[in-house]
Amino acid sequence: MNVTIPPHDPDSSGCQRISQVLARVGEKWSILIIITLAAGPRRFSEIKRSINGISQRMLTLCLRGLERDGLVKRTVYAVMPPHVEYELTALGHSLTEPVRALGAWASKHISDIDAARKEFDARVEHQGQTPFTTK
Amino acid sequence: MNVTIPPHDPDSSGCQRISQVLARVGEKWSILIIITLAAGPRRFSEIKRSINGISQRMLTLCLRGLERDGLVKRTVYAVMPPHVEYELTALGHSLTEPVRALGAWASKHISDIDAARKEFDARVEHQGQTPFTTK
DNA sequence: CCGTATCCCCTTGGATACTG
DNA sequence: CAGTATCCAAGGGGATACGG
Repeated sequence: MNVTIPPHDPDSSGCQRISQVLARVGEKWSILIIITLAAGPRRFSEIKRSINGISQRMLTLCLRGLERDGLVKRTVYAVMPPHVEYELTALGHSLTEPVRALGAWASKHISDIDAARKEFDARVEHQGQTPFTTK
Repeated sequence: MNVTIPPHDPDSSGCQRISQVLARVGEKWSILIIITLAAGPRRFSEIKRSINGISQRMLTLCLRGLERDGLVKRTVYAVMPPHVEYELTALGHSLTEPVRALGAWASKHISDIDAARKEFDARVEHQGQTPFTTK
């Protein structure tokens, strides 16, 4: 059964732009931030606390990037002390669907991947056995 | 202090591993390689030619990574000159589904993102200050 | 043809200290 | 609290040359 083969042109401008989007999505923290905000609006330090290991700098940069792309909305309340809330825009929420699909795939196959890595590493260790799969 | 995040916990081990998978997917060239191979097996130089701008080094590295994760299968034909073919494994093919979902999302919303970027940049420049990174 | 090895730049990203 | 600014280490990634 042949799956529908979509326009395959990694070289075209279309795929290049998609690649840019994926670069943002693939950025180390972006996905985690989006997932966090998917549950509702959060303050800066709430996000920081909920994502283990992220530095202040990277949180700022990632949020700026997401805001720039129209995925996150930043709201400043002019009070003292400052109160800033971040929330997903409609666009940001729409991203959570394919992201969840990817997350579901990852959850489902993470064990396969781990097994493949172990096998690969073991095979490499035995460098005598060339992976020749002569047909 | 800690608001419960019931459905998704970015801090949990599960999401951490998913993040690893996404890191691979988000790597600059991986997606393009997978998309290329989704159309069928390809030789090394065929992949290189079909992806504009990729260096030999990065193609090798990415293919190794994908092979290690069990997403791509490498077959060497012991002939002269060497003939090596790469193809997606079943696991690799299953990845194309969520990836396509993401790609579809990107295609659909790329204009929104571009518009948001323009607006954001204009807003920033209007304030007379470069906040940080204007990539 | 299919890589591996080397050099090197440049970005990413952490740690820290400092403002409003 | 919510950032900015600065320094610095690690590694991603290009260019090139060479081996099988």
